[in-house]
Amino acid sequence: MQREIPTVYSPESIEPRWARYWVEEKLYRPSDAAATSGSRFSLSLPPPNITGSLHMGHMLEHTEIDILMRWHRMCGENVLWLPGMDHASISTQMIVERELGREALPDLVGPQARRTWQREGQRRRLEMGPEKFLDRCWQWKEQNGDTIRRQMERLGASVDWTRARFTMDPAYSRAVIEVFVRLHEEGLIYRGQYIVNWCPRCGTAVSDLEVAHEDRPGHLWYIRYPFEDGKDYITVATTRPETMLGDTAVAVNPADNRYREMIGRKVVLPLMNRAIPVIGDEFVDPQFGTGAVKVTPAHDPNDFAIGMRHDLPRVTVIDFEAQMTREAGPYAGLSREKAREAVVRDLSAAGLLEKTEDYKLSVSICERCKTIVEPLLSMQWFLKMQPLATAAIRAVEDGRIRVVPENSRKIYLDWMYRIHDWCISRQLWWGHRIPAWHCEACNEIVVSREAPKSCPKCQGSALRQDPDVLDTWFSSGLWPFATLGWPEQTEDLKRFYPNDLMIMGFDILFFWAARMIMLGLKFTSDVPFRELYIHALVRDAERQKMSKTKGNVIDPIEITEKYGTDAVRFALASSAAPGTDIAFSDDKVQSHRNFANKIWNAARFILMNFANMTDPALRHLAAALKPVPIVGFDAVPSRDSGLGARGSREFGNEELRTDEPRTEKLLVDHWMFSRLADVTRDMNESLAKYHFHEAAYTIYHFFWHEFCDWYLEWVKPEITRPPEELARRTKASAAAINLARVFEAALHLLHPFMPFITEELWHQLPRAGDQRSISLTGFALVNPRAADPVSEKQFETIQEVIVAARNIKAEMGLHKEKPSAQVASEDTRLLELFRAHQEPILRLAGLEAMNFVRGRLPADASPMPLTSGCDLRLFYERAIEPAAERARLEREAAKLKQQLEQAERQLANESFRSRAPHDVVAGVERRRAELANQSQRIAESLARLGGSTGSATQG
RNA sequence: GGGCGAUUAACUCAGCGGUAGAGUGCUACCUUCACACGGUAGAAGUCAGAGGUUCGAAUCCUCUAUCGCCCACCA
Repeated sequence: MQREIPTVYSPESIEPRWARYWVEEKLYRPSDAAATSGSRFSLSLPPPNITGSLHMGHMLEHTEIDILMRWHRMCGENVLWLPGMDHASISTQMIVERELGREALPDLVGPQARRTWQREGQRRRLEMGPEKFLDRCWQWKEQNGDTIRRQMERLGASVDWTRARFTMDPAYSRAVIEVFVRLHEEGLIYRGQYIVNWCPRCGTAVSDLEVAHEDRPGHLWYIRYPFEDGKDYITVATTRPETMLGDTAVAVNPADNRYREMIGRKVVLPLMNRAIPVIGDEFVDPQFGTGAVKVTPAHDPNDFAIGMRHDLPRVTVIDFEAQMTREAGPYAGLSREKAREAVVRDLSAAGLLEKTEDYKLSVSICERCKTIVEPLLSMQWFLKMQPLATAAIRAVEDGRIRVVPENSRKIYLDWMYRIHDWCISRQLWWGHRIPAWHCEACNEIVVSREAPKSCPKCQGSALRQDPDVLDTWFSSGLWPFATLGWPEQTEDLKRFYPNDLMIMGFDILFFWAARMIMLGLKFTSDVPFRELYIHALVRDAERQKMSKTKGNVIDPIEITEKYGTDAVRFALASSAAPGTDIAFSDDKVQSHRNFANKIWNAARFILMNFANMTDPALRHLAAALKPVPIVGFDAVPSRDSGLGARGSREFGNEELRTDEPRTEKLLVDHWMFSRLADVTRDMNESLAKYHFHEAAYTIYHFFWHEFCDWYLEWVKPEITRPPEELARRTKASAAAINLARVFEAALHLLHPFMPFITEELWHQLPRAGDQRSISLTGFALVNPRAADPVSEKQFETIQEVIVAARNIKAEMGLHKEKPSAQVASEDTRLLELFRAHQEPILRLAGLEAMNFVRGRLPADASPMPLTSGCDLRLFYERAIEPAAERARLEREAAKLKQQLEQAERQLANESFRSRAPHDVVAGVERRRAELANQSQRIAESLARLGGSTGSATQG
């Protein structure tokens, strides 16, 4: 009559079903404003880019967030986890271009294909024009956004889909424009011609953060610039000789005696035959190169600054395609690389190349396409950072925003102190258009929320909107408040802002966190989030970064389909120690798949026995198993006991169900409930510190090695009795009730980590409640303060006897055979404890019988002394090899001796006694006493064994 | 040029002042009516090296070595 449940857990048979269910039931919408007075917990998902599908980094991030969200929800808080996606301006534009290229040239293969598609796609984009191209981008967004959404659903993210946002939603875009206009009105946004990082391949300016640096071997060329009078020359050193074509000065340090006299004189720029001045500027380092530097204001940020100070002309010799301009004279039209070769060749021919040295230089490359970035003079929009950064620094310094781990906080602050203005315009099409209009008649620029009808200056009606779009991070910087309806003062904004927590990877700390903090403080007068947790990176088994080119990418969906979402989540969580990157591997997931299987089978065992409950004789038992209405998140009374930094409630803070019929508890139940309390408390503490690995390990160990290995085994005979017997025996029915409670509690503790299997099993428990999901039930099972150290100690004593007996058995070579045991102790209460639990001890240790001796064992016995103060001895019909017996005792004695000596050494040390804390000294004293006692008894045992032929056994 | 992290059992990693831990792997035994994706027992570590602080150091400090990361407008 047992229910059919497969022995091997197959996650694929339940996970997709629950994933759908959670979304369709809209389970994770926070309850209505009217219904809640208690605390809330809000977090906005870092919006994935619509450029691709989710990778393991996302899965780690979503898993960590989901664990915390489910946990807070089960603590009775009103939780909002708001999802969404980012339009990812430049990334998306590039991908859509590549798609266009792929369509045009479908037959290409190999590593070159990507680059060719990109080039072709870019050409086709320009050909088709903005309107058609943006249509393609929107199509891409629809498709990919949907993929990402399905993936998140499959991974069990408990987000509120009804509040999903996209950074280019109309309402969101209005917020972006609002922010731009206000910043402009305040003079924080300005437009100007400055040196920017220009990617010639992407055809746009990029910010400092989007530029990567790479050390590459290069050269330092020493070039002679002859003075006008032809009598002398000055030698400059450069790594970029082609830029000399745009030089407008040579600079030396005014304090440098070698050159002081030359300041004010003019040299002739070689190849160009242009006279340029020698100037003095503090910036020049006399130690470097020759101490004289060529100045190219149009192509180097430092030179630009020097040029500003000395009012030098700016000669642009390299254009936006990285080709030489007309200003480059004979070199016009050459690429920058070809121009370099030609310039070096010509200088050499002219005898002006003094020497060439090998030199390791740091090259700036475009983060996205790896093209060498060209510092170019260009008209762009900038955001002044200083005023915004000041507030953002203060918020972190005074703790209004807590950054975890501490290390990230320092890095954030360092960066903030040295912040530069932010170039926010991009020469791209996909993104938020800059709300500025240029008057074609008078060149006036109008920044406005709406397209102006006419030019306010000349009344002209020919106005053209600025073609540029905003850096994608400008809009994502508004994420925590723009998603809640800002600038309207919406109900959501009032209820869920500031967010309680933000979680992201280190790689976007500056890109995103810093900008959110600055813009949040600026526009809401409040921090965007109270805490910022920086998670680790997921690497492959060899600790390599996962990347497509290396081919070591693990796809979350693939591995999820192979082992189950729960297993992958648990594997990630159990490796997620703050500040440490995760080496992720199949093996790790496999071992947690095994854990899921263990849970499944424990449940299978329990549920098979609960199938009995349909028997009319057991109706009272079934009734007792039905949970009392579990406290849902709407109904939890507010409570001020603290969890973590902000005093939210604790998981499992409710009293043990007191309104149910009292059930008798065995020692094992007391032990189990006490452990449950310990575990609950430990998990609360770990999760409050973002120690996911600790919390995961705690519940893993509890479930497997305490609940399954000991508790379940211990109560097995009680709960597997036939119904009629179960009905008669109160002890058995109490065991069943207690087991059901512990199991349900364990499911709750596991749920944030393994939402699918726990949801499934929870629904299979006999129950009357109408709760729709375990995740919506408060945790009303265990009080973490209900620990019971006395019961724990007693149970541990019994465990010690059982383990020791198994150990001796194994060493005696007795496997299926059942020896008998003798336990001797002076402590009658100890013997009483064992006698009272004789049945499970014999069963779990695999013993035939047991007898108890008060005092010492007879002289011919050589027992095993245990820490709890008793001597254990096993005997079996055939003789035990005395040599083996002695070996074991001697080994034990040696170990004890070593430990004892250490304790004695410590206690003999006068300064230890006087300086160490009292409890530590007392602890060591206690330990020494125990060790001495045990050593003594072991010595006696050895003495009884006598010489090597001594017989210590009896039939 | 600055800054940071890592080095602990064969492998992957926890622990970060008070008796060295886990998972995987390994050895022996067990197909006992939840689970062999299992059970029981076990072997396995000068906690990179050298100094120092401390009653006490894997844990704190200094240096060294090896590996890795981030930031940086030194031509």
